[in-house]
Amino acid sequence: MDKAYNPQAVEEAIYKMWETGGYFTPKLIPKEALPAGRQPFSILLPPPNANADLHVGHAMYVVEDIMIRYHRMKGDPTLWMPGADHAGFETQYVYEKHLAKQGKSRFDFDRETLYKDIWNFVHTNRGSMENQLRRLGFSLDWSRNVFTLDPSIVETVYKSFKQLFDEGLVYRDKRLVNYCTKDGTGFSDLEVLYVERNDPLYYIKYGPFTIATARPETKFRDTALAVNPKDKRYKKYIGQTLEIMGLLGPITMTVIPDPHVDPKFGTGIMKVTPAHDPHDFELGRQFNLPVTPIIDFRGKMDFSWFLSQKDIDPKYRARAENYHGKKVAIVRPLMVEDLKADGLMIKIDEAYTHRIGTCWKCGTVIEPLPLEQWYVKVAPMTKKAIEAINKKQVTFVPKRFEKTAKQWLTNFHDWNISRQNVWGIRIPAWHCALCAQNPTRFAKAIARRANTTNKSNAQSIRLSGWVVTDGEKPETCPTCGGRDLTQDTDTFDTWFSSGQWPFATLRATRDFDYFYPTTVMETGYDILPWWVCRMLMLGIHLTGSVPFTTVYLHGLVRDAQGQKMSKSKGNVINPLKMVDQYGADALRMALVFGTGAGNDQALSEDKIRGMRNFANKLWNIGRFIEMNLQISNPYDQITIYDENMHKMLKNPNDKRIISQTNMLVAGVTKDLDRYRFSDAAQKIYNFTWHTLADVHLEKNKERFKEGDGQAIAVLRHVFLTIMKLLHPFMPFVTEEIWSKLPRKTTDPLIISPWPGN
RNA sequence: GGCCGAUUAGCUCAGUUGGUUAGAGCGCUGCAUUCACAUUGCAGAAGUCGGAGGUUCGAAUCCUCCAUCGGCCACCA
Repeated sequence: MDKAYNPQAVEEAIYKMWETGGYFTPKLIPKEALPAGRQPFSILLPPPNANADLHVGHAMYVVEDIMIRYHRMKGDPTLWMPGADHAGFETQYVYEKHLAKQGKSRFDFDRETLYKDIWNFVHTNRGSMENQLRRLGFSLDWSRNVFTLDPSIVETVYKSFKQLFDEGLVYRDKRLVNYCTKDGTGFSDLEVLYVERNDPLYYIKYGPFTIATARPETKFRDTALAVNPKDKRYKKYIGQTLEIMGLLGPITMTVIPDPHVDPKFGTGIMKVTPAHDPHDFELGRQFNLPVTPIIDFRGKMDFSWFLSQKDIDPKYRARAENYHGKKVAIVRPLMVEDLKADGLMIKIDEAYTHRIGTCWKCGTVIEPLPLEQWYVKVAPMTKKAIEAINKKQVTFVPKRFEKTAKQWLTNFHDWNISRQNVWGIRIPAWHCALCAQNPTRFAKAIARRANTTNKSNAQSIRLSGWVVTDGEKPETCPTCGGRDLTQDTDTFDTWFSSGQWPFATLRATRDFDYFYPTTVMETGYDILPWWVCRMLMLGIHLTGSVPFTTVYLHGLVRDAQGQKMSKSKGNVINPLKMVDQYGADALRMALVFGTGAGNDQALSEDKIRGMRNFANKLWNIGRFIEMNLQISNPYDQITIYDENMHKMLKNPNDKRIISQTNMLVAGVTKDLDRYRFSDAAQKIYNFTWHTLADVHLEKNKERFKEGDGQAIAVLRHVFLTIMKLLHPFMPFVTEEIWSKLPRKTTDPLIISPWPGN
């Protein structure tokens, strides 16, 4: 054995040995044939983006590898399934940047070409992410590798959508969507990132009133004024229709009551713009106000409704033309000047701060815009998910996230699953041109079928000519027989498909019966609402059972000072670079050691170096044993420790270390069963270094040198036991040392039985 | 405004059924180098466990209040 452990020299070969040896693939012994106490154990790797390199956060999946390797050694049929995510919008975003570098944009291509190009782009890059997972030593069953766009996955997603549609849990509605005008797509509520911002609050004269607004540009399409019904100042105006002078001439609008209006804010009067504010939109539905947009999907002001009118005052025409087609941010100051010129600007409060929705990806201000989209009615599903949590069908580690999850599930609004992206699973819904063109005919069809049809048809009729299938294009419209059917151009929110990941993947690999529900879902707490809650609600609803029985959440990996890692700060730790430099085991151990579940952690290179030193310490204990075995006789029976030897031990040092080892085994096993990985790691570390090496080994050196067979046998037994306990944490160095020391079996460490059974 | 977390040695953090002199990693100080390992060993310094009350035979741990710092959520136009 070399003087120092050199991970670079051995890790690749060891991983290859594991992988080609088939050790990652579980043996599906029938459950009734399993030994007592053994049961299937499974984890699905949260699929990383197929197109991107791993970041250090992904290395936290080491927690999963620890559980997987532990259960594999215990003899449970153990599955860790790898996967890759097409990451719809995110990948398209990256690809568009890639196109921009070539001076192109996505609009230079037709849909099919663009999809194919992105497909190729992703598949060129995909292998690197998977190899990085191998570099980290993750014992994933690559024979079951799945991709979110695999036909079998897509098939399940189609079927689920159809089922939800048939059950009336999917519907189409035109309402305000969180729209990014730069990226050209809508988002669900979860994807809007709210940021604190300082904007002027404008006080504008509105007929007899003054209103305060941060968005003066929408005033052209105000359709009402709202006041609190309890506000004595304005109570008398409720129900009145007023003519109000605006920048483009007079507008008439009604004063409506709204208990949400805060009399203390601004002047206590709120202008209502149903087309551009979610709350106003709701008021619009309540009071039958028209939805009249003035901002288009590119974020530009659209005055065509005004300019198309006849006999417009030239002054107003000039104004409208000046604003028309310009971005909101440009028009706002122009308007402010015009308001001042007309004497309508009362005052401007520059110190106004509020929270504004931005695109989580590009930072553009999100515009609420009226758009027809597919929605999932979540209430029936979230209710079941909450019940499952209450009944402890699923438990959380740490426990506090149970409350968080329930809060999320309670507060979910209906979920917009339509995205205006190309890269994704296209929604299997077709629109009938005939039904759309001929509402009368459509209405007759409704009347004719109203009493006789099944639920499914009734639903499709309600959706004015939309036909949903489980993937195939329908030949004719079931309502009117029309043949002019066009598929929705939108794709699913990736979370809609990944929310079905547990049963979609296990069906794809035909493991559903054996491994569903999976045992543990391990991921970062930051995607609890996006992913974990969605999997719970969709999984329970669509399969009748929770998709996993334990949720373990880890925290974010931050830099040495606890700062969030970011490219701009330059404090990003590249996990692969750390693996190159210190070995995968060092990085793995550093991420687990001293880290509480669900808590963010500060990771420093010093810490990784410290764990590299620990690997070297192990190596040298191994080396010491190997050298002493050569002095005595490595194949002498007495050097093979067995349980019966315990009774024969004469030397108190040997007795003590054996007893300490047994306590260690018990402690580590208990910690692992309780998901206390840090505790287990620290126990092994301290025992190895400070009990075994510093004390036992030093005190008994003379005995080893003299070739005391019993002393050496005990030492080796203790050390090999440590190798087993530590293998889930530091698989490479333990496997390598294991291979260097003579032992009873030729099996690799990865499948050697867990001690203490 | 609501919810959740954090506050323990210079730094980063463990400390889950409340129990003897409070722990780790890194850093620091002194000594040691043909001995498995300097990616080392030995010795050591260093904490009134954020503050104030309370419960208890006993509190870093449970309760109340306060302070500071974070995170997440919410339709203040």
